[in-house]
Amino acid sequence: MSIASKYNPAEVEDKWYKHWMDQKFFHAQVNPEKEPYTIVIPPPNVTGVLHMGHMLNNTIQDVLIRKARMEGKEACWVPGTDHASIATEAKVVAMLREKGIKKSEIGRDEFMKYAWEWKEKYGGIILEQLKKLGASCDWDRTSFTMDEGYYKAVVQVFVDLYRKGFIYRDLRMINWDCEAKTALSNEEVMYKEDGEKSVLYHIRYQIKDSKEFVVIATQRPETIMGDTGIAVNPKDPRFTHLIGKKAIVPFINREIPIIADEYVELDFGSGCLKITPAHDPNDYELGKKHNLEVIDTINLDGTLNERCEMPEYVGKDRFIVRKMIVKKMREAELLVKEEDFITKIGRSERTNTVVEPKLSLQWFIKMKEISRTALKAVEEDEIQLHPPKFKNTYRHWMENVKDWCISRQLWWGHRIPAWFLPDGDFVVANTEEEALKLAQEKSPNITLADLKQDEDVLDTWASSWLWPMAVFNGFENFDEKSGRIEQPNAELAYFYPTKVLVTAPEILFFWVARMIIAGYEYMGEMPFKDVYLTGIVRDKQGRKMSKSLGNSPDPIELMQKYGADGVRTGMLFSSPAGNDLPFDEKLCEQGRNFSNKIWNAFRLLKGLDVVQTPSSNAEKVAIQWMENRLNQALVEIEDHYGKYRISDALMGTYKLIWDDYCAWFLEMIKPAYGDPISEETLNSSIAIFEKLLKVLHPFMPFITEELWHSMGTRGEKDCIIVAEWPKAATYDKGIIDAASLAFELISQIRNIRSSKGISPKEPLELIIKTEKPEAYSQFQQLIEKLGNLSSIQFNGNAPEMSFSFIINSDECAIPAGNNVDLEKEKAEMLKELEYAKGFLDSVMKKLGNERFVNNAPAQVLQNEQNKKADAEAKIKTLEESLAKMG
RNA sequence: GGGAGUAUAGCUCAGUUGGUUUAGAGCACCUGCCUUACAAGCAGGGGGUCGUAGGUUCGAAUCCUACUACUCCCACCA
Repeated sequence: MSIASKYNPAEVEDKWYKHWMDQKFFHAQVNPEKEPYTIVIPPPNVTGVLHMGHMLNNTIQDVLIRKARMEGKEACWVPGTDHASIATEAKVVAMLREKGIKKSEIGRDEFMKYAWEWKEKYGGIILEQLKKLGASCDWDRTSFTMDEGYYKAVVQVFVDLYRKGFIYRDLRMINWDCEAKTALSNEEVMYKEDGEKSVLYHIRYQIKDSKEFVVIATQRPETIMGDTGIAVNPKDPRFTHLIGKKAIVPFINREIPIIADEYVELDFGSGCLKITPAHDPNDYELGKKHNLEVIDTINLDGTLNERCEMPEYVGKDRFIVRKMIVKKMREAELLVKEEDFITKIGRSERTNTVVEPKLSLQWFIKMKEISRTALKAVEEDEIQLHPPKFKNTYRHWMENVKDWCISRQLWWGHRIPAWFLPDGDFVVANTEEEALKLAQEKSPNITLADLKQDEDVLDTWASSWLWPMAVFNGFENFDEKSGRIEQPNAELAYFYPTKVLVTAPEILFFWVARMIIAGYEYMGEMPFKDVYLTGIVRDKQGRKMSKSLGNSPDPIELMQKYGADGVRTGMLFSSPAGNDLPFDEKLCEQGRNFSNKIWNAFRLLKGLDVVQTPSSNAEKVAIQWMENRLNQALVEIEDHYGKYRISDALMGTYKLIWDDYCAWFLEMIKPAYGDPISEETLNSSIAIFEKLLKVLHPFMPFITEELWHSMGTRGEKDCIIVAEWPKAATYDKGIIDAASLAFELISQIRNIRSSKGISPKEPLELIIKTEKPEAYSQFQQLIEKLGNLSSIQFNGNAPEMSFSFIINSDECAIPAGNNVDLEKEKAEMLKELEYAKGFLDSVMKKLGNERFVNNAPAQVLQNEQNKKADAEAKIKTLEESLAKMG
């Protein structure tokens, strides 16, 4: 038989993925006999393409879900996508623009047709890419946040929250995107890290009925026409005499009061602050406090309107007006100073335009009360965050939670279920018919034609916060009276709460916290037990991977190059929960090398000739050790999984296979070249190998499935993906320790060979001076085999010319024969002697300390005394040998 | 400005309630090997005064204090 010496993933991956799909192994259903294990995917945006962040995130989910499936749980991983209202709308608008179509010209219904078309075309790309990764999602359950039932659920929740009094409409200072013409949540406003260059203009305002001026400093001179006050600090002696007087706004000659407020900093700018309540959140608050007029001079598209009282500026963009007015001021000698200034300007995450603070009527959710249970749940560890450091962040946010602006001036999304009556009043209802009924209660003659539905849609997160319930159609049983899902349908009752949510810490508040809030509000129960927060995938230089930097590798290409298994393990090798992952292709290479290692272990097992004999004693010991070692490793690996230490679980598996199985075990049982292997030994070795494949399967699903089937003939349903997870049995620590001692000894022998230039092929003798020869007896034959020893002699006399070393306080010697270089030997021994003396010194210092001797526990003391004895013995032999050498 | 976190080998990280050698792993590095499972490999090796300064203790990477550096989150000065 000839098997390629290199594993070729391309040949097997698609084959097995298709097989798993055909056999419906990913599909989960209500099954009272089994414990459910549910994960809902963080739904990627329909605009997205697979990036490295998704790779990391979904690999972790797949590892967890595959392990659960093998453990006999009903493993359900629900995939889906998020409609991502602003991101998608921006893409569709851009696409239409290329076709020469303007959104405003085609109207809402027509636009939505294009948007849906766009979603159908591109929305599924990312899910298809996840299949290449091996993601074992239940594709029959693929959900979308604007599916019919989901849409209905979002509306129901809006109506319910309105009825419960959690939703209100208010005039607020919000972040306005002048390009997308929509409000943005605080979370959608980005700030450049180092700020942006700006100019602080110092402008003179004349005091009314006086020759005096005040100088105010502003970055936004174009807003002065909206000024309705000037504030100074009451403690500022420069200005106390002005408080209560009036100042005059340049050009438009409006008289505005000078007021005193602690808010004004004494040492910033000129110490004098102009108040423009319509165009700055702080000014708005100040204005409210001091009852100042609000004059909104900027249109929704960022141009100035007639309220600015300067006809030449009307209809011009705010930044153009800034330039114009600065010039005008300069000419009028009103500009005292222009100061360069670094400021953090907010920009829209989606359109990158400078965000305009704007007063606007928006819908809000009151957050304080509704989030109380959600705060407590994490606080008291009912829901656990991994790593736990995020608990603090969570608490801090939840305790200071602000009301949530949920309306967006967009079309793509869930339209707000509020209908306006001609008189400006409104009703909130699930459907138009219901709305009409409610409206008629207010005004009996009203008809459907009189009602006008709110044009706005909801913030994306106001739909995705229902995800863990909505993907199981949970809201079909929504009870309007109690405002809860009182009688969950069978699916929701079974799969909810989900087990773990795997997501990025950036959306802890956007999404995770809000899902927890919604879960308790509508199910009265947490949406998930654990939250695993991944890190950010960065490049080697520590930069975040981003499209604009072009530093993100294409995951699909990576998988073609290293195999999906290689990339999966590459992602996981060094990414503990919550830590950023500095990505390096080398990691994938390591993953690929690992697959190749396993492939070759299989080649060895498959390539051996078999003879019908029982195992030799040495082979029996090897098998016994490997089985015990496997059980020990299973306990360790299970512990890592339990703590969501996925990297550690992988490393444990990696070392178990590479070091213990391949490097030690296979070398132990491998027959001499050309010799056959005992059938019994081979069968045991294969049985162990298959167990190892199972343990590895969650990490490397493809190669393990391929090898599972290559080991022998298996039916199409006998797949490793559904094989039983090996349970850890108790293990005998004695044989593991005996093996460790043997390995240490073998390493020392190899070390001697390597440093003395003795070929591995030359058999050597070994003499061990020990009080406990039985410690070596179990592994004696294996030590001889792996160390290539002709004999091991206990407590015999070593010739003078020997290489010696110490194992476990036992002195070992290898007769040097003619392999000796006296000078070199002497130098090495001197070095060793020095080290031993230094070591003894440190031990003696400890033992000479009376307080240590009196206070340390007996065990610790005994240890130190043993160390002393060892060191002394070593020094003695070294000195003797050196004396003999002259 | 408020809050949180981190600092251990070249890199990424372990180090469980202070106590088994003068601190471990993977990768990287160096040396020697094309030893018929695997050069995508084998064998061996070097490398850290555990961020700095104090303190507690018989004993500190581990506990305490201060400092320094970096990271993240929140708020944000016109």
